[in-house]
Amino acid sequence: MSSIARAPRSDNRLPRLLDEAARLFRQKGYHAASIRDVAAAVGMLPGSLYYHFASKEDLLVAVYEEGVRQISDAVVVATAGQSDPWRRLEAGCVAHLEALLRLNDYAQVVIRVLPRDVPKARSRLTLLRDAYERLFTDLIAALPLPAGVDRRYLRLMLLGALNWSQNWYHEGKDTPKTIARRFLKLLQVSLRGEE
Amino acid sequence: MSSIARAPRSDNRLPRLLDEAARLFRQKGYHAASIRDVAAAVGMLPGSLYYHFASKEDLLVAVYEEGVRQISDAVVVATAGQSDPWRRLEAGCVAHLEALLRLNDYAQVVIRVLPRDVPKARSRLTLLRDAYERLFTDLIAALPLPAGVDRRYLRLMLLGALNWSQNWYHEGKDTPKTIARRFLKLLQVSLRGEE
DNA sequence: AAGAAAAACAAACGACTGTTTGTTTTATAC
DNA sequence: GTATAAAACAAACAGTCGTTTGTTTTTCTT
Repeated sequence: MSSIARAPRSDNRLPRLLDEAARLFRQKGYHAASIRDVAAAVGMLPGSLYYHFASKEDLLVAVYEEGVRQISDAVVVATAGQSDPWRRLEAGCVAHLEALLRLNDYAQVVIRVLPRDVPKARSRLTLLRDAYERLFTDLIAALPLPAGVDRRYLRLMLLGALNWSQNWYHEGKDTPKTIARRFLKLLQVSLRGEE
Repeated sequence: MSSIARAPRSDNRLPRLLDEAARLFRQKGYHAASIRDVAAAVGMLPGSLYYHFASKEDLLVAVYEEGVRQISDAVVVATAGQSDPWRRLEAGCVAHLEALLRLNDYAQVVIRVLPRDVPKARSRLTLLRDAYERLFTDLIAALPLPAGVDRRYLRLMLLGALNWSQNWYHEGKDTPKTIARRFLKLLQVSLRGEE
């Protein structure tokens, strides 16, 4: 008895479904990308999608989960190559930004679709974001900093500046790597005092 | 002849219409707030709204325009009271953040509704945003800074960090004033070097 | 080859969307 | 007081939305 479950079929279209959902959520935003858009992109009927996901919100959460996984991996891999705390943070920021601005639909959805815009999934999305940000909490915790520096605000400022770049970045100008380094430089030097 | 036009009536509901639109766009976002929501909040029928605006996008643009006007005024007034460049920038950031996080539906819409989410109005919204940001370009241009500091990136970093705060701020904890000051402090001191 | 589960189809449901049209009310100006 | 323009009503249009239901096809397992 029992073993009613069976392995997924080899022609499973779920991966492509997620890919197209990520692409469309990134391109149009959550509300503007419809179930019908996603289904058409995969080449299936709108209703068929509900075999894989119970609701549109659940589909978004699945994309989010994959996005957090991918961007986390990118940051972990990038920082693993460095030992100096500042260089580790730099590598993490560069990886974060490259995923965010260029190469990753899933990661871009994580930053572009704001939890408050999807009330029914808000708490789940926020949890996923927070889990990711903890990587940066750790990177910043390892920094040798002058006494009195609030590490929480350092994280909020740095990640806020990086994430907001989705709103002004245009391919072709400065690279993500350059941007991340410029931001970090602004924090490292003192802007006050010497003219 | 000619003078076919006449002054608006004194019981004009257009101001309230804009107020409710701002409130709902801020609360639910652009896509989730429907024409019917706005009309119901004002106490008129959905179709009546089209006497005042040709489209939903036009309504958003009107709210945006008022938002930029109000937040610009707040920043101008706040900075006018200061003469030292750094204090002027600080006052501007505090005013920006207070409008953004607490007291102004219109201003919150300007930051919360992203131009890329409303393709048909995108260029107009971006123009309005850019006009506002120029205030900060000026404030930063007046700063005495070490040679080699990129003022454009300073603006992008600072405004990015401030704007993103809409995503993590919760009433009751730190005040907007505190947040703005902490961010500026992080830029003013050197985080590298002295332990 | 036969049975079972996975996956998709086909077709609709009801609700909601932004918007248009023709008409009516209402304040204002002469 | 009467013409006029401002403003809103009333009612619908055509389309889209997320979703459900019942059925069929397809692959895997034995």
